[in-house]
Amino acid sequence: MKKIYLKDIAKDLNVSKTAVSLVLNNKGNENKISQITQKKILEYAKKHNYAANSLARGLSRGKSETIGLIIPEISDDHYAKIAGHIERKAKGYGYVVVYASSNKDPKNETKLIQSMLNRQVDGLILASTQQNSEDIDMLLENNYPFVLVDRIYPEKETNYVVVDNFGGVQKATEHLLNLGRRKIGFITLEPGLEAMRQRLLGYQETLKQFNINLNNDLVKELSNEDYKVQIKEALEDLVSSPNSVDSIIFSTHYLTSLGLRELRRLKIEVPHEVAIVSFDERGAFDLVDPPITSIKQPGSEIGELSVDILIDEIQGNKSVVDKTRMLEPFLIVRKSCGA
Amino acid sequence: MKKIYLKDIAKDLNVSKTAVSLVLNNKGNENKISQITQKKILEYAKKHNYAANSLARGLSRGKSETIGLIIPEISDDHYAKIAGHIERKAKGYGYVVVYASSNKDPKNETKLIQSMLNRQVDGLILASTQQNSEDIDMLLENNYPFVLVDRIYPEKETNYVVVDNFGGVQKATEHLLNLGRRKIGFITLEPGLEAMRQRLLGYQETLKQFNINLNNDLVKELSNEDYKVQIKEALEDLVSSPNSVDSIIFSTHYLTSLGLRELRRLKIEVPHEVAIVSFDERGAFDLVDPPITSIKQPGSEIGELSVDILIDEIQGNKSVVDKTRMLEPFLIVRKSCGA
DNA sequence: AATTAAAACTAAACCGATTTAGCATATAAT
DNA sequence: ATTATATGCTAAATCGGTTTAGTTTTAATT
Repeated sequence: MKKIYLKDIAKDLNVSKTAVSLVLNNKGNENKISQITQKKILEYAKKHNYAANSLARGLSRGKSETIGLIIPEISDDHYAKIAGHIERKAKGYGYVVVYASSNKDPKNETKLIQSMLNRQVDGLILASTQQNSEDIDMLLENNYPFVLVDRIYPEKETNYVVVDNFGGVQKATEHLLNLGRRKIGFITLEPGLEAMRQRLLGYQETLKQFNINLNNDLVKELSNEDYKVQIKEALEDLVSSPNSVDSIIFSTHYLTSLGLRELRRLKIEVPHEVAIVSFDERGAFDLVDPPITSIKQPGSEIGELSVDILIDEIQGNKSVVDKTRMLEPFLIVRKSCGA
Repeated sequence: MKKIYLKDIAKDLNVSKTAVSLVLNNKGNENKISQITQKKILEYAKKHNYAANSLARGLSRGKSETIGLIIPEISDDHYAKIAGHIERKAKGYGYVVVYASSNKDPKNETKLIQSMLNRQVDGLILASTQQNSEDIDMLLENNYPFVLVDRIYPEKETNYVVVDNFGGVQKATEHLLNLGRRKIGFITLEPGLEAMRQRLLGYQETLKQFNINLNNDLVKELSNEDYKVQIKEALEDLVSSPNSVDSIIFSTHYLTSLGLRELRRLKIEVPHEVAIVSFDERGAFDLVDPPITSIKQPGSEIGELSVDILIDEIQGNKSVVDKTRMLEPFLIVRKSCGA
């Protein structure tokens, strides 16, 4: 069970380290190592369970076969799902993934990016806080392989995989409108993220298309830090006059959960008095009372595509043509919207 | 923005690489590098944003400041939560974490452990499939730092952090019994995991304590591969005569979700006809209809303790005394048990 | 037999750090 | 003045691989 090194193999077989290295990296043929020697080396390596020290290999090759994943929070359903698909896909390419949570703090993000770079990850998948222009610029300048996931810096040319947030909310809004709801509230987070901007826009534009006057009192933008508290006030305000909404769209799954709890506390009947739709789905939303109509994001596609793009970028294959992808989320109709 | 290396600093400041390395690793004083030189080096490094290549450092020091996390599936609520706490805690110690999902397959697990070892992770946190005695033995023999999380190999002496599965189910069972339920079904997974064994035992022993005859027909052990299908049959069997249970304990959160869906399809009223309790909690269980009484596991403690233990093990501090911990889960009473 | 080409292999540099062992120089002690 | 001790620093080995630029051996060609 003692660890075995390249030089051990070389010594024991009376060949050079070079030969062993070449053969074990499948470069035996192109370097004219005889079949006999190759076989000898391969068998010995297998028998002794040799595996290269990947720090050494990485140092010498200048790559680590590792990709870095920076997300707001791994324990969030949405990112956990994506992380799962990323890992699975990455493993298929022979990469492992290092993850780190930024907790939505740009300073953390900067640190994490630095840390990942020092650790020589070959590329990054970032659900950026979107307040780190400088980091992104730095990555771009250095031609560092990376993909934004769930995020976009509209003014920059980067690879990204996002969902159509505008279109998603549009579907939700249209759905409510078609069900006859006219006073639709919108609870979201402050527009630090382009995703949030798009969701709000989707709501507003759809209302306009239906010739409904926008009423800013129906839109509640909560702060990232304090949304758990603010949502209470926001809801109280929405459900009582003069607003008295007949429906609410929540722009994230956790706002939906919090909101529903609050609506119950306020004894508001869902969907009878207020219909609700959630942007983004959570595991048990079909079991909730009432089952929650949601815009579901294609988590597996998001994860897998981002890895495909990143690996292509790292290996310079240029086989993935389109490195800016917008995926369509879809509406899952359940009871909470009153359908 | 060009990368800067140790030798660059050395050259530019006219000192040796040794001096630079020592100073930057806070070993300047003990190696009698003059304050002047130290200051010079530190300032230069800071100014040029130097950070060591951690592959090189790792290779030379024989450690990577990385810990490996192997779990069944990162996108599972339970493990995602633990993973979050592990990462946060590890970051505090200066470690990053590499995760990989075994999908409950021992062969995968073996491969992943190997891969992690080759990548020179300094230690492992394993939610093992528990069918890998050999891997565990190998780790033990090599004195490799690792902690089992949520798992235990009863016959082996390892570090571990688990919850009291027996006690948890005991609480659930007692609760149902105290509410007057007498025909309690138990839906669980095949006993590959000690956790599952303990949960079943907790159920059985509690019934015994209450002088209730055990009826094996009320216990459904589903296979890890096919539980999604099997649970349907299991439930149909439990709710119809001759069994006609008045309550069911589900031994994992996803069995609970699946089970509840099935109970609805069967038009069984919960908790009126059948009360249910879930071992393990899921994000929206309080919102479900009916809100689900659950045994909640202390995810943050599990994650944090396992890191504390692992780091202690890696660094050989011997400051964490007890490296085998059993944490108490607690009952959250909601409507689904009929309370 | 001499030359050339191809086949098989290897020494040594390199990746970017850490660390051991030891060399000057300055200061203090005899 | 000589020796011992401290101070300040560095050359070179090392970690475990990869890779470049050869070298040696064998076979083929003239």
